[in-house]
Amino acid sequence: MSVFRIATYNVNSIRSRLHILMPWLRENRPDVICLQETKVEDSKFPQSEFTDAGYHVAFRGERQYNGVAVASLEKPGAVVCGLADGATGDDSPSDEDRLLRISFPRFTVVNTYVPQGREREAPQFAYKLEWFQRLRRYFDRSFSPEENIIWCGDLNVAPEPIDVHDPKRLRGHVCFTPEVWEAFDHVKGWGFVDVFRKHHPGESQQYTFFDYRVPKSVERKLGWRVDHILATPPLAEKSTQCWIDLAPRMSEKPSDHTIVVAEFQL
DNA sequence: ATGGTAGTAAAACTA
Repeated sequence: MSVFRIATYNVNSIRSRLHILMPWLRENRPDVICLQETKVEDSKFPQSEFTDAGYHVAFRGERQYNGVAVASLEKPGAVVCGLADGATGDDSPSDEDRLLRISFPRFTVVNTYVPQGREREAPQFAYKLEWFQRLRRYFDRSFSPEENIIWCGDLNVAPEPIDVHDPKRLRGHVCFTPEVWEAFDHVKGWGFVDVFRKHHPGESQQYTFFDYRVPKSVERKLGWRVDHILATPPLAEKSTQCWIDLAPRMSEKPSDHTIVVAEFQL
Protein backbone atom coordinates (compact mmCIF):
# COMPACT_ATOMS: atom_id res chain seq x y z
CA MET A 1 0.00 0.00 0.00
CA SER A 2 1.23 3.45 -0.88
CA VAL A 3 -0.20 6.94 -0.76
CA PHE A 4 -0.72 8.59 -4.10
CA ARG A 5 -1.72 12.23 -4.63
CA ILE A 6 -2.91 13.92 -7.81
CA ALA A 7 -3.59 17.63 -8.28
CA THR A 8 -5.26 19.76 -10.95
CA TYR A 9 -4.68 23.47 -11.58
CA ASN A 10 -5.83 25.86 -14.29
CA VAL A 11 -2.77 28.11 -14.38
CA ASN A 12 -4.03 30.70 -16.90
CA SER A 13 -0.53 30.93 -18.45
CA ILE A 14 2.15 28.59 -17.12
CA ARG A 15 4.95 31.11 -17.59
CA SER A 16 3.25 33.79 -15.52
CA ARG A 17 2.35 31.30 -12.76
CA LEU A 18 5.74 29.73 -12.03
CA HIS A 19 6.10 31.89 -8.91
CA ILE A 20 3.07 30.08 -7.48
CA LEU A 21 3.37 26.62 -9.00
CA MET A 22 7.02 25.80 -8.37
CA PRO A 23 7.11 26.60 -4.64
CA TRP A 24 3.81 24.73 -4.26
CA LEU A 25 5.20 21.68 -6.08
CA ARG A 26 8.38 21.62 -3.99
CA GLU A 27 6.38 21.90 -0.80
CA ASN A 28 3.54 19.52 -1.62
CA ARG A 29 5.21 16.99 -3.94
CA PRO A 30 2.06 15.49 -5.52
CA ASP A 31 2.75 12.38 -7.58
CA VAL A 32 0.94 13.96 -10.54
CA ILE A 33 -0.25 17.47 -11.35
CA CYS A 34 -2.49 18.27 -14.31
CA LEU A 35 -2.35 21.80 -15.70
CA GLN A 36 -4.71 23.65 -18.04
CA GLU A 37 -4.55 26.90 -19.99
CA THR A 38 -0.78 26.83 -20.21
CA LYS A 39 -1.06 29.35 -23.08
CA VAL A 40 2.32 28.53 -24.57
CA GLU A 41 3.56 26.77 -27.68
CA ASP A 42 5.61 23.64 -27.02
CA SER A 43 8.94 25.17 -28.06
CA LYS A 44 8.56 27.79 -25.31
CA PHE A 45 7.26 25.53 -22.52
CA PRO A 46 9.37 25.98 -19.35
CA GLN A 47 10.36 22.30 -19.19
CA SER A 48 13.54 22.75 -17.17
CA GLU A 49 11.59 24.32 -14.31
CA PHE A 50 9.89 20.95 -13.87
CA THR A 51 12.91 18.71 -14.38
CA ASP A 52 14.87 20.85 -11.90
CA ALA A 53 12.09 20.20 -9.38
CA GLY A 54 12.33 16.44 -9.99
CA TYR A 55 9.28 16.07 -12.26
CA HIS A 56 8.77 14.55 -15.66
CA VAL A 57 6.51 16.75 -17.75
CA ALA A 58 4.43 16.24 -20.89
CA PHE A 59 2.73 19.16 -22.62
CA ARG A 60 0.82 20.30 -25.66
CA GLY A 61 -0.06 23.90 -26.26
CA GLU A 62 -0.44 26.77 -28.65
CA ARG A 63 0.47 30.42 -28.66
CA GLN A 64 -2.30 32.25 -26.83
CA TYR A 65 -5.11 29.92 -25.83
CA ASN A 66 -5.72 26.53 -24.26
CA GLY A 67 -2.77 24.20 -23.65
CA VAL A 68 -2.46 21.28 -21.23
CA ALA A 69 0.42 19.68 -19.35
CA VAL A 70 0.95 16.82 -16.91
CA ALA A 71 3.91 16.63 -14.54
CA SER A 72 4.72 13.44 -12.64
CA LEU A 73 7.34 12.11 -10.25
CA GLU A 74 7.16 8.73 -11.94
CA LYS A 75 8.22 8.51 -15.56
CA PRO A 76 5.04 8.03 -17.64
CA GLY A 77 4.39 5.40 -20.26
CA ALA A 78 2.34 6.49 -23.25
CA VAL A 79 1.42 10.16 -23.64
CA VAL A 80 -1.35 10.92 -26.14
CA CYS A 81 -2.79 14.33 -27.09
CA GLY A 82 -6.33 15.13 -28.13
CA LEU A 83 -9.56 13.23 -28.60
CA ALA A 84 -8.08 11.72 -31.77
CA ASP A 85 -11.52 11.15 -33.30
CA GLY A 86 -10.87 12.80 -36.63
CA ALA A 87 -13.32 15.62 -35.92
CA THR A 88 -12.13 19.19 -36.25
CA GLY A 89 -12.75 21.68 -33.50
CA ASP A 90 -13.80 25.15 -34.56
CA ASP A 91 -12.14 27.17 -31.84
CA SER A 92 -8.54 26.16 -32.47
CA PRO A 93 -6.54 24.49 -35.23
CA SER A 94 -7.15 21.19 -33.51
CA ASP A 95 -8.50 19.90 -30.22
CA GLU A 96 -5.15 18.44 -29.32
CA ASP A 97 -4.27 21.10 -26.80
CA ARG A 98 -7.37 20.43 -24.68
CA LEU A 99 -6.70 16.81 -23.71
CA LEU A 100 -3.61 14.99 -22.55
CA ARG A 101 -3.69 11.33 -21.59
CA ILE A 102 -0.84 9.88 -19.64
CA SER A 103 -0.42 6.25 -18.58
CA PHE A 104 1.26 4.73 -15.56
CA PRO A 105 1.44 1.07 -14.52
CA ARG A 106 -1.36 1.38 -11.96
CA PHE A 107 -3.64 3.98 -13.60
CA THR A 108 -4.26 6.33 -16.52
CA VAL A 109 -4.91 10.07 -16.22
CA VAL A 110 -6.99 12.06 -18.71
CA ASN A 111 -6.37 15.77 -18.23
CA THR A 112 -8.90 18.01 -20.00
CA TYR A 113 -9.55 21.68 -20.55
CA VAL A 114 -13.20 21.66 -21.58
CA PRO A 115 -14.28 24.56 -23.86
CA GLN A 116 -15.83 27.33 -21.80
CA GLY A 117 -18.67 28.07 -24.23
CA ARG A 118 -18.87 31.89 -24.07
CA GLU A 119 -22.68 32.22 -24.03
CA ARG A 120 -25.57 29.87 -24.65
CA GLU A 121 -26.48 31.44 -28.00
CA ALA A 122 -22.91 31.26 -29.33
CA PRO A 123 -21.58 28.55 -31.66
CA GLN A 124 -18.88 28.02 -29.03
CA PHE A 125 -21.55 26.70 -26.68
CA ALA A 126 -22.70 24.10 -29.23
CA TYR A 127 -19.05 23.20 -29.62
CA LYS A 128 -18.75 22.75 -25.84
CA LEU A 129 -21.75 20.39 -25.71
CA GLU A 130 -20.39 18.47 -28.69
CA TRP A 131 -16.99 18.25 -27.01
CA PHE A 132 -18.57 16.47 -24.02
CA GLN A 133 -20.27 14.04 -26.45
CA ARG A 134 -16.97 13.37 -28.16
CA LEU A 135 -15.32 12.86 -24.78
CA ARG A 136 -17.95 10.27 -23.82
CA ARG A 137 -17.24 8.38 -27.04
CA TYR A 138 -13.53 8.70 -26.29
CA PHE A 139 -14.00 6.93 -22.94
CA ASP A 140 -16.34 4.38 -24.58
CA ARG A 141 -13.72 3.26 -27.06
CA SER A 142 -10.57 3.73 -24.95
CA PHE A 143 -11.23 2.17 -21.54
CA SER A 144 -13.53 0.21 -19.29
CA PRO A 145 -14.92 1.63 -16.02
CA GLU A 146 -13.34 -1.39 -14.30
CA GLU A 147 -9.92 0.07 -15.05
CA ASN A 148 -8.19 2.67 -12.89
CA ILE A 149 -8.93 5.89 -14.76
CA ILE A 150 -8.79 9.46 -13.50
CA TRP A 151 -10.54 12.26 -15.43
CA CYS A 152 -9.62 15.68 -14.17
CA GLY A 153 -9.12 19.27 -15.16
CA ASP A 154 -11.00 22.49 -15.73
CA LEU A 155 -14.31 20.97 -16.82
CA ASN A 156 -16.11 24.33 -17.02
CA VAL A 157 -19.21 22.97 -15.31
CA ALA A 158 -20.54 23.50 -11.81
CA PRO A 159 -22.57 20.28 -11.45
CA GLU A 160 -24.97 21.22 -8.64
CA PRO A 161 -26.54 24.32 -7.07
CA ILE A 162 -24.18 24.00 -4.09
CA ASP A 163 -21.26 24.37 -6.52
CA VAL A 164 -21.99 28.06 -7.17
CA HIS A 165 -22.51 30.99 -4.80
CA ASP A 166 -25.78 32.21 -6.32
CA PRO A 167 -27.61 29.40 -8.14
CA LYS A 168 -30.72 31.50 -8.83
CA ARG A 169 -28.87 34.32 -10.52
CA LEU A 170 -26.28 32.18 -12.28
CA ARG A 171 -28.68 29.66 -13.79
CA GLY A 172 -28.33 29.97 -17.55
CA HIS A 173 -24.60 30.64 -17.47
CA VAL A 174 -22.69 28.36 -19.86
CA CYS A 175 -21.10 26.59 -16.87
CA PHE A 176 -24.36 26.28 -14.93
CA THR A 177 -27.27 25.41 -17.15
CA PRO A 178 -29.33 22.26 -17.84
CA GLU A 179 -27.77 21.52 -21.26
CA VAL A 180 -24.30 21.49 -19.70
CA TRP A 181 -25.40 19.39 -16.72
CA GLU A 182 -26.85 16.86 -19.14
CA ALA A 183 -23.69 16.79 -21.27
CA PHE A 184 -21.45 16.47 -18.19
CA ASP A 185 -23.68 13.77 -16.65
CA HIS A 186 -23.47 11.77 -19.85
CA VAL A 187 -19.67 11.63 -19.59
CA LYS A 188 -19.75 11.06 -15.84
CA GLY A 189 -22.35 8.34 -16.42
CA TRP A 190 -19.79 6.33 -18.35
CA GLY A 191 -18.45 5.38 -14.92
CA PHE A 192 -16.99 8.26 -12.93
CA VAL A 193 -17.25 9.28 -9.28
CA ASP A 194 -16.71 12.92 -8.29
CA VAL A 195 -13.94 12.36 -5.76
CA PHE A 196 -14.29 15.75 -4.08
CA ARG A 197 -18.04 15.26 -3.59
CA LYS A 198 -17.49 11.75 -2.24
CA HIS A 199 -15.58 13.22 0.67
CA HIS A 200 -17.66 16.39 1.08
CA PRO A 201 -21.27 15.38 0.42
CA GLY A 202 -23.68 18.30 0.52
CA GLU A 203 -20.96 20.73 1.55
CA SER A 204 -21.49 24.18 0.08
CA GLN A 205 -19.09 27.10 -0.40
CA GLN A 206 -16.32 24.82 -1.67
CA TYR A 207 -15.08 26.64 -4.76
CA THR A 208 -12.16 26.18 -7.12
CA PHE A 209 -12.52 29.39 -9.16
CA PHE A 210 -12.93 33.01 -8.15
CA ASP A 211 -13.37 35.57 -10.94
CA TYR A 212 -10.65 38.24 -11.00
CA ARG A 213 -13.29 40.81 -11.83
CA VAL A 214 -15.30 40.30 -8.66
CA PRO A 215 -13.78 42.41 -5.86
CA LYS A 216 -12.79 40.40 -2.76
CA SER A 217 -14.37 37.30 -4.29
CA VAL A 218 -12.52 34.90 -1.98
CA GLU A 219 -13.37 36.79 1.19
CA ARG A 220 -16.99 37.12 0.04
CA LYS A 221 -17.08 33.46 -1.05
CA LEU A 222 -18.25 34.37 -4.57
CA GLY A 223 -16.83 31.32 -6.32
CA TRP A 224 -17.56 28.35 -8.54
CA ARG A 225 -16.54 24.67 -8.31
CA VAL A 226 -15.58 23.95 -11.91
CA ASP A 227 -12.24 22.13 -11.51
CA HIS A 228 -12.73 18.47 -10.78
CA ILE A 229 -11.07 15.14 -10.09
CA LEU A 230 -13.20 12.13 -11.04
CA ALA A 231 -12.24 8.47 -10.85
CA THR A 232 -13.64 5.13 -11.92
CA PRO A 233 -15.24 3.12 -9.07
CA PRO A 234 -12.31 0.80 -8.28
CA LEU A 235 -10.06 3.84 -7.91
CA ALA A 236 -12.64 6.07 -6.19
CA GLU A 237 -13.03 3.35 -3.54
CA LYS A 238 -9.39 3.87 -2.71
CA SER A 239 -9.57 7.65 -2.37
CA THR A 240 -8.90 8.78 1.19
CA GLN A 241 -9.37 12.55 0.94
CA CYS A 242 -9.83 15.42 -1.49
CA TRP A 243 -9.41 19.12 -0.86
CA ILE A 244 -9.15 22.55 -2.46
CA ASP A 245 -5.90 24.42 -1.84
CA LEU A 246 -6.48 28.19 -1.98
CA ALA A 247 -2.75 28.99 -2.07
CA PRO A 248 -2.76 30.28 -5.69
CA ARG A 249 -5.62 32.65 -4.85
CA MET A 250 -3.91 33.93 -1.70
CA SER A 251 -0.61 34.72 -3.44
CA GLU A 252 0.52 38.32 -3.68
CA LYS A 253 0.08 38.00 -7.44
CA PRO A 254 -2.85 35.56 -7.47
CA SER A 255 -4.41 33.39 -10.15
CA ASP A 256 -8.15 32.94 -10.55
CA HIS A 257 -8.18 29.15 -10.13
CA THR A 258 -7.15 27.14 -7.07
CA ILE A 259 -5.50 23.71 -6.87
CA VAL A 260 -7.64 20.61 -6.25
CA VAL A 261 -5.86 17.63 -4.68
CA ALA A 262 -7.03 14.03 -4.27
CA GLU A 263 -5.29 11.31 -2.26
CA PHE A 264 -5.55 7.56 -2.83
CA GLN A 265 -4.29 4.48 -1.00
CA LEU A 266 -3.15 2.24 -3.84
C1' DA B 1 -27.98 45.96 -17.96
C1' DT B 2 -23.08 46.55 -17.57
C1' DG B 3 -18.53 46.29 -15.92
C1' DG B 4 -15.16 44.81 -13.22
C1' DT B 5 -9.30 42.07 -13.97
C1' DA B 6 -5.75 39.33 -16.02
C1' DG B 7 -3.15 37.12 -19.86
C1' DT B 8 -1.15 37.22 -24.49
C1' DA B 9 0.57 40.29 -27.39
C1' DA B 10 0.64 44.37 -29.67
C1' DA B 11 -5.40 45.38 -31.16
C1' DA B 12 -8.58 42.36 -29.72
C1' DC B 13 -9.86 38.19 -27.86
C1' DT B 14 -10.72 34.89 -24.09
C1' DA B 15 -12.17 33.77 -19.60
